[in-house]
Amino acid sequence: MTTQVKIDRGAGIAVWRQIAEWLKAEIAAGTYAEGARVPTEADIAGRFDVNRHTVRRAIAALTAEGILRADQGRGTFVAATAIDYPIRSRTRFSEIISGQDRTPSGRMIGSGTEPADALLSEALSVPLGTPLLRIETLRVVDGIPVLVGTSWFEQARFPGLLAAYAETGSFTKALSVCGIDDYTRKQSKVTAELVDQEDAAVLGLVSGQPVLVVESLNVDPQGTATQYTRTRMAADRLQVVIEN
Amino acid sequence: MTTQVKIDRGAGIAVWRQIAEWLKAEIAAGTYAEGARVPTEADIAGRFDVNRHTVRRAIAALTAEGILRADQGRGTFVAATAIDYPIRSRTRFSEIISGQDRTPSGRMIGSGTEPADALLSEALSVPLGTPLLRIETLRVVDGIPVLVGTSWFEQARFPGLLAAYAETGSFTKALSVCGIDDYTRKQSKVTAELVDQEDAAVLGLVSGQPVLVVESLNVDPQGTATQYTRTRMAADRLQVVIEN
DNA sequence: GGTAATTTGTTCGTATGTATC
DNA sequence: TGATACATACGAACAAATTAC
Repeated sequence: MTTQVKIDRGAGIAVWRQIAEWLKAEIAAGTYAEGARVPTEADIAGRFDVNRHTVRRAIAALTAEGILRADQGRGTFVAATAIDYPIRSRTRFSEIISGQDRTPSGRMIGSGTEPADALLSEALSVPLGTPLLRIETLRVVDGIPVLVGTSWFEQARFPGLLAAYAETGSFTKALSVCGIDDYTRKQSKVTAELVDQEDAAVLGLVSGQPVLVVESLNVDPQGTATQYTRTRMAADRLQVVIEN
Repeated sequence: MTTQVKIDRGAGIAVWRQIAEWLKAEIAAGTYAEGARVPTEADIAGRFDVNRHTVRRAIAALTAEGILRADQGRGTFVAATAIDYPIRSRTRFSEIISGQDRTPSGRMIGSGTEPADALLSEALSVPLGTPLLRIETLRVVDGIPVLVGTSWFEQARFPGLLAAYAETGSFTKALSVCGIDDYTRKQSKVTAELVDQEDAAVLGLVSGQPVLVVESLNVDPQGTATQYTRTRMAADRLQVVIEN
């Protein structure tokens, strides 16, 4: 059942808006799936017997809303919707993504050692200046980079962690090697920033785009702080979900 | 005890970085409190016998970190830290802010009626096109605007709501007038966007700044959806906190 | 209410140290 | 070793915004 739609001229609603609403409804109804190409501007213009400029205005409005994405020379596509990233006590990237029928992957893009500054020493409950292991990770969903994370660990407490993480690509497994069989997320703080140059390059964003910044603290079953992470997420590809 | 600090030239650490670290430590130690003015560029330059440019670079680094804020003609100040905005099952703006020894206030900045679109009809479990009451709110902390929210309610279900909200400035009280004695937050989705022109004007932000966008659904004690809200928060003034 | 002083912002130029090929 | 590029540091002058008198 395709809805029969006619353009209502002189009804107080601009023609471009009526076309935009129609397209939006079609997408919501599933006629055009995520990533699918919508009809060309000329097609739509012919279907409603309006000028192509009118259709362009409608598409521009939906593009501004983030519903469509127009690629010159290729066509107009239904924009990918942001992937839900629920934050709960047990938050595991790969489980979350797999659970949404997508393919997670990731790799280490850097590591190093640095002394704990004021923020990190308080979060991890270690003295100021304690040597910390820093691991930088890139997480990818269906081949598209979605977030970069920087994690800090007390170096002396986890001797084999870096090697284990480099090999497995999983904090869960790497911590298990170090004798931490489980961990939970104690607190997360979410804020928004403009992407910096380095993250923009890694995530394939242009500068000036917003990123969601999540700073989180993980604790072991005894309640001892083990891992502090600062995650930068491409805001148009991931959204944080809080369930109550 | 003021730490005796000397600049170490040729030690592999840039002078500007040493000055930045010193300033950061002073702030962490409480020498300069939140909102307080730090010494002028000229003062610091004289104290360490370096060029003013070198001090400016240090200050620029801390500004980028969000630790300092420089106002032309006034001075350089320790930046206000973002207010925590914990999202729990029972989330009430005024209680949250009062609990942090700050003064909340707010006012209605607009209202209207509109038919439910696809998103709203699903969220509020009403048929497409159902008339919805829309209320726009500005929330202020200590005199500084921090967020704007747009809330939607099923109009037929809450006849006196708009008048009651306009009078009390509180959804809790207004809903109580309509027979809803309590409500809880079922789900929140957090993403980041660039502020639009309208919100920028209301929040006193310049365009291009990021905002945290929280879309949340409130339900009554029976579990029926009552209120859908889209909140835009100034990212440098509020941060969402998730406790597990 | 006008003016001077104060403070940050901007733009020149110059010199030096450091990393890379 | 040389050539090159880049970051660091200093100096002088002026513009713009704010505050104090």
